[in-house]
Amino acid sequence: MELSERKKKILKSVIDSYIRTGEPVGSKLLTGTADLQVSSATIRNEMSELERMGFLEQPHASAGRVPTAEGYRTYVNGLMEQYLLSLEELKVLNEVFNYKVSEIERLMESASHAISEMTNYTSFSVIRPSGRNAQRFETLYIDEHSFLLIMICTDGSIRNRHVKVRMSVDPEMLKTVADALNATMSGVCSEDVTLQSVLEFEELLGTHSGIAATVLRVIYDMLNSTDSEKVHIDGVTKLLSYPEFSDVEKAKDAIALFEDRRDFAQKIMSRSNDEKGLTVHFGEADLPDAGIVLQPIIINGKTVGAIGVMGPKRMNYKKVIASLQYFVDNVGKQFEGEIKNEQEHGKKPE
Amino acid sequence: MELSERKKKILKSVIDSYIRTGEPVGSKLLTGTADLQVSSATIRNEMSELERMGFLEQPHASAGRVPTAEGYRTYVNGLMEQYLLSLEELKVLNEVFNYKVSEIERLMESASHAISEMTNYTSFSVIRPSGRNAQRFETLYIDEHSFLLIMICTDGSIRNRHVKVRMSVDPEMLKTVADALNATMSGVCSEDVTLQSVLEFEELLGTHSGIAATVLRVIYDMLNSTDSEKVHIDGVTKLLSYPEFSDVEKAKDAIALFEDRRDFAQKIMSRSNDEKGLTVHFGEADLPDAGIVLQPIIINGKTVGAIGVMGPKRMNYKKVIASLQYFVDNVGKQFEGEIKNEQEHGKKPE
DNA sequence: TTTAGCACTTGCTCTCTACGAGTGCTAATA
DNA sequence: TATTAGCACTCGTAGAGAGCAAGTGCTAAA
Repeated sequence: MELSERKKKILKSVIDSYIRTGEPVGSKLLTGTADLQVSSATIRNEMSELERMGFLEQPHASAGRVPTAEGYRTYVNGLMEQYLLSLEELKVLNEVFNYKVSEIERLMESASHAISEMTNYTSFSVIRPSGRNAQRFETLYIDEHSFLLIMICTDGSIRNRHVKVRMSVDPEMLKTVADALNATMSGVCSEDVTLQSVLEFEELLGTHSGIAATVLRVIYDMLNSTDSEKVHIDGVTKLLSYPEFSDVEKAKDAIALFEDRRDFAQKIMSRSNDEKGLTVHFGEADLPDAGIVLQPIIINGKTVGAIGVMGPKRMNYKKVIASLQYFVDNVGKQFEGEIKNEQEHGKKPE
Repeated sequence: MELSERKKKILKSVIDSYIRTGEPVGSKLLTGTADLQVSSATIRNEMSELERMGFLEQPHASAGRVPTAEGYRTYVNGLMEQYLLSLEELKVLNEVFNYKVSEIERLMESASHAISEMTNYTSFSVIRPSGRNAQRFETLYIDEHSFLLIMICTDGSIRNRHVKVRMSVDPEMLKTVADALNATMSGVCSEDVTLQSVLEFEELLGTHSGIAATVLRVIYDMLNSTDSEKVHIDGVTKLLSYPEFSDVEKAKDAIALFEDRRDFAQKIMSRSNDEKGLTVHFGEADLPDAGIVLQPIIINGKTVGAIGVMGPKRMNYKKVIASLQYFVDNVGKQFEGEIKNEQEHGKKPE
């Protein structure tokens, strides 16, 4: 069922207008618009057909039309024109990159903040947790009663804890601890820790075995510390400015999505994992009036996280998509083959 | 202006009832209550006087009475009876402690979650950032192209970054780097880094000076990384269930408080720093309908953070205060002189 | 195929009324 | 003198009805 040019024009106009005003769009309103040189009656007929085809719907009999999810989808997939970020907007987005932050986490947080401000919707970023198998352990002497226990994981990520103990420690003893750990615990994940490995570890410590329990406890904690998804959310209250959420119940539903961050992250990641590019979701997740634009962040072929925007279903997709795309393009440039641009990074701190 | 026993009783009954129902309390409603063996007319007279004294007010002429901030204050400061946590509730709170987490941060997060669930209000925890003067630096070899750069701060806190470089590194070279850093950068905070120290540092690196820029950049980042307050917030949506926030604008104001976490943390800490114990705030911070109960967490004499509850001004202070107090008492037991209970900690991971 | 015209539907806003809750005051009572 | 019953009064709320505006679908003419 291909749409005629005129139907496309009308659908686009309806959605553009609805996005702008939030009011159902009537036939009369469109007569003035754009290059539609037909009367309201004609438009009415077309709209009625668009309704029959599932692109539009009426909130009630005597109201104008409102896009359906299907309508939005076709709009996003081709009807809408491209949004050109203004110089102002580019400046804001570039600032995120200029203030060179080394970690992608921070970078995404700033971007998310900037995008939320720019678009006036809620924006979020999620960083996927990395695996948690210990590969190697190191210890570092801090002072007589404390040391740093460092765990290097198989995926290259690093975790550490500052361990405080009553007995006194010294660098040499700590070396023994690290060696013993590496001999017995390397490669384990939380479930792999067996009684045997524990006993072996204690044995290897020899005279220092008094510290074993504390160390084991810390390691257990580190392995288990569900190095959870890192979630940042920006501009939640912005949602509440839109009439879609002016009912507290609706507002509650929307905000509840962000309430449990871990849960939210998992939802987001499960939608991002298989995707290579930007996706748009209309009225999902018990939020019939919300839309979500989701952009996975892929670095060196791995999906490391996602950044996205949530707004009313009638949000300004053009602008949101343009912003997210601009961000992800540049994040790619900055992080792909991270090691290469050491020189560039190497500016003096001012 | 001392309150007569009967006035106290009436004030208490009014507030109890208002907290329970959220409805303005009329004189008739109280006749049945408690040990008030007087007619509604008498109560009416008393209430009218309580209003004149500033403890009660009327939303409008023909409505019942509602407590003022002053009314709540006297209520909290003595009128209300103590709340006894139920076995159920104690169990929930104890679970927080039983699942021994080493870091206070996590502990407070769990507690905040538990308290939010128990009370059905929003609960939050804030951990104060620690100072950020570098005291000592360490490096740790990870692999040929990366190492861990560790910064030990004057207050004993530790920060580190995983640094990736293009050139190849080895443990010995990293030792040189650490030594050079310690010689030139020890004791600095972000503003202290001078051109001179940078030059000195580069000189000390000798043949390895190629790495200087990267290292400096990371250190600059670490020093500046506003190791911000760690904020956890739980149950924001719960607020929206109360009629006080059924208006979206009010809801927005309430939620906005939590929007900028750093800002929120600072507000909270500025209210907690000088306090030794629990404080209650009624209708502050542009939130005329909200109440906040704040409990600073003090360990070894230092205010390390705070935990609190925000609810409608007519929240169940008894219960909230009891829960917070129970938590803080036990946190004290667990963390005061942390090092002492090494044995106790030393249970085997199961 | 398009358009003008018109009857019809529906939600919204305004006004009016009735009602109920609660008060303050007055006069009677213990 | 403190308390109470009684009553007029105030005010907010809920509901009914009227009028209005927006927008539709249908019909008949261009």
